[in-house]
Amino acid sequence: MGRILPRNFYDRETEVVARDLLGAVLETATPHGRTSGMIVETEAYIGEHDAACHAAAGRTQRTEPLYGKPGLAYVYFIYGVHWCVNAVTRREGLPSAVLIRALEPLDGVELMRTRRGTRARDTDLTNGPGKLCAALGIDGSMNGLSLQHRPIAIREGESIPAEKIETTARIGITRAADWQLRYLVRGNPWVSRTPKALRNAPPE
DNA sequence: TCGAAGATTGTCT
DNA sequence: GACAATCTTCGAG
Repeated sequence: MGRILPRNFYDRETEVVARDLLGAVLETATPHGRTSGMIVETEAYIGEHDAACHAAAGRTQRTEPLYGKPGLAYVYFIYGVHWCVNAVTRREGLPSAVLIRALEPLDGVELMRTRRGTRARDTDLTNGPGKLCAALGIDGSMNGLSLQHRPIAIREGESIPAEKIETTARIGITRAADWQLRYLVRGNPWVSRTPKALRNAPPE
């Protein structure tokens, strides 16, 4: 098992952290057991000037973790149904975070299947932010926790070569939708499917 | 295989 | 009261 990523890993530009998190291993340990997966897709959300970032609404009770120290977990509830997990970063004074969008399952696949429902196919277990939270048992109780120890942590994993990393526009947002801040491992079967809306995204 | 629409609740205007 | 960093189901092609 790789070492747990140190706090200063997160204390860099958010885009760099988002790219470097590809290949790292997210793991959770609850009374039900241990589950882990390799991160294959991320998105960067950068400060109050980023209209798609929750911090654009300013410092509120909800966004409080974004203003905390790098290396914290920011977990929020969306659409009345799903949880999504972020790693808080720091780009000099900006409330920023990296959304974990997809994982390739490693340990505890059976437990993931139990939590997700037995009908889910292997590749449907963790290929989306809401899905991976369900599979790993992540919910609001983990909001604001450190990513350096149980019940939730991120470890050093594979190093992904630059030519395998693809950059696209972010998904599922309406504001600043053309910013190229989504990072994914090209060709990995667990990456969430790209909506058609991305087709007219400007290359730069 | 693809596109459209509903679910459901916390948060902010 | 509107809307959201999503997922699932359902119907058409």
